[in-house]
Amino acid sequence: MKGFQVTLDDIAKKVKVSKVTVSKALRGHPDISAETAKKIELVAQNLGYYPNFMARNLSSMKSNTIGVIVPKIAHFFFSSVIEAIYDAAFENNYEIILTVSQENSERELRHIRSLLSMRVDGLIVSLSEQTRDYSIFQEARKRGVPLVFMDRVPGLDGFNTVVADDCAGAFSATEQAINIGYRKLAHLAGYKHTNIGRERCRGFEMALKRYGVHTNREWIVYGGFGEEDGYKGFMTLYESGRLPEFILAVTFPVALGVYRAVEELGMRIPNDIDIISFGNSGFNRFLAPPMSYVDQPTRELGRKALELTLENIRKKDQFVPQHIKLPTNLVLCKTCIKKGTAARRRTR
Amino acid sequence: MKGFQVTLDDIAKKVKVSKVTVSKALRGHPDISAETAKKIELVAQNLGYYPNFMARNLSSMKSNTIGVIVPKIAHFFFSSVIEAIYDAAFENNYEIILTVSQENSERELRHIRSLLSMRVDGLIVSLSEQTRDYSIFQEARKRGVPLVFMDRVPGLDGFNTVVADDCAGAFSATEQAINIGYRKLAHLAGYKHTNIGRERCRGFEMALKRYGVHTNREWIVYGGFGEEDGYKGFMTLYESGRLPEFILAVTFPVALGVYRAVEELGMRIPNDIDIISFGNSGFNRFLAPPMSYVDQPTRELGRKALELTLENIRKKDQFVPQHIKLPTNLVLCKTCIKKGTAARRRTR
DNA sequence: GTGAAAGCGCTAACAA
DNA sequence: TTGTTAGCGCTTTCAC
Repeated sequence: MKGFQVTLDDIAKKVKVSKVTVSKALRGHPDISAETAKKIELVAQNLGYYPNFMARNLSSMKSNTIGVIVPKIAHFFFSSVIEAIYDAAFENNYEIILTVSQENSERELRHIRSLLSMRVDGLIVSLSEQTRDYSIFQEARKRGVPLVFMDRVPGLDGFNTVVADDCAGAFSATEQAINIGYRKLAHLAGYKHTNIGRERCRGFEMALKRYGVHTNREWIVYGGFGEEDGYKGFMTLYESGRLPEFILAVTFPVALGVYRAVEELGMRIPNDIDIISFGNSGFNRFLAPPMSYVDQPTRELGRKALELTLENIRKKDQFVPQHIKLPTNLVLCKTCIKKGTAARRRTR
Repeated sequence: MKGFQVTLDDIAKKVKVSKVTVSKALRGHPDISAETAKKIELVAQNLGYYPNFMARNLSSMKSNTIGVIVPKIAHFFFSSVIEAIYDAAFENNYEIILTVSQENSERELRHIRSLLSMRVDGLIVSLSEQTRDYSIFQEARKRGVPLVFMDRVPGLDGFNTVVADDCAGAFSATEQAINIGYRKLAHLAGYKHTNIGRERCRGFEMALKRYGVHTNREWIVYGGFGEEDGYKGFMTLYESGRLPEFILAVTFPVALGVYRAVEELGMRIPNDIDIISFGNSGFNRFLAPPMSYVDQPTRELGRKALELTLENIRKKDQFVPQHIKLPTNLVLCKTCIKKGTAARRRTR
């Protein structure tokens, strides 16, 4: 094992300088003369030297590494955000250590402990659905680890957050539905204990109030954020016997669940029931019909979260929590662009 | 900075033992009496002690960490594989350090260097499209770092590989097309310099040969693995004036590109042109029509790759390269289940 | 411009 | 059962 590792000393001996000189030369420290540096680099190359990050980090007390925890990877939203985080980190010469909670708060906790143990320079967190206990984050703060919450943020003061403007996005989608004449609006609202569920629901309700549209308590259906939840949610609406004209789906998977349920019931979108989804997936244009959606700035979320973390690392002492809210954008495709025929029939 | 870190020594002083005792106790070493251990754990907890992995790893010469490099994240195939790798690593108490090449070989190289510098205990690699120079992998081997290639593997001897049975999968899809009566078969084949492109094409050609079906050189269209490539590929076929009856798409995105092109041309799947895709996306059932596909064992690929890496780490000395080929599975939905009407017309 | 000394926090080997 | 001694490979003073 020992023989395999080329160390600074090995190079030092070969060039006949001290290992300090080698260390400096390899990091481009201005102390070292161009000549010596050149010689050292050559030898390092020949020997196949790779700096040992663990040793480097241990002695310099920083890791050049940012820890990330997200609830899921194999989902369009998160994989897209993650990719943006990686790209931004790459540009800034930082390494990412990504972990996945699988929406499980215990697993989340364990991962965060690991990341702290790895002495990451900063932390980007998107909470699991389950998370209720935030003490680990207080702990991280106490230890001086810059922390940025992204998308799934806690209702806590004093932490950085980067989110999309969920409320405004839901508002504009709902507004669109009202503008084209719908008056019976439902919302498959996901979990109300998460910020995204709450905010989107708030946007939905704000629009109703703003336009004086009355809604039915039963038309706000809570559940989860997955396809199955969308399916069940629609079935609940259907079985209640009072179908709305329009549904705002809290996530794209939820909307897919609605598509599935609608198809099974032999109904048609947008004629029998119209819909807009919060978020999309790149596949949207292949849906029948392609769905209108609130576009989430996934890449910007990732990039901003990383940049904010970096900024915090650099100015650790003068920390002031920032709350970044990125705009969403309503994209109209083939749903909710004119009032459905069945709806027309019904409301007449 | 210094004050924030709780070290073994801090605990040792408080409990009035040596730091070695603390170290052992915290790692559950049998040397230490239950009583002392209990005391130590309590104090560690109170002080908010987090082991410093960098220090631990440096002195133990292992990192409990596996480096992974993939070409992409925001793709169904890879995000699904990655998630499986994470799950398997979690179960085995390993950390994953994931990096993304974005299909760029320079970036790939830089990441691998980083991972080696981090002294990962093992490496899982899925090559970028561009990669032609494999010397870094020879280098890794020389340094004794267990290495497993996954899905995108090099044509190199002496390395572990974990792949899906691309050839057999393509064969069975093609066979299906032949069985239901098609004789004009095309293949949008992706890059021929990658193993997956080559193997899938080989399966396609094997089936043709086996059933004595003659194909047209122009009906094997090379390109890339993305949606745009599928779109262009189909347009190429279309413009040639000799449309096939059936297309085997080398990836799901390529198939989507075909769907798009077909729709734009006002044609219909499966009547005017039939198709099977290699791989799917969980979204397939929402396509119009839902596409038949060769199911790739994404989760098994990830899991196997991790397990093989672990096995290699454990038995480093007795290394024998393994080549694992996981079975694929043809899933029939609404395409290529009976001969299309237009096709029938044409071949009569 | 270069290097000696000290130490980062931890673990492994060996003594007591 | 516990502790002593020596590093792991690197960086950071601070002298020369």
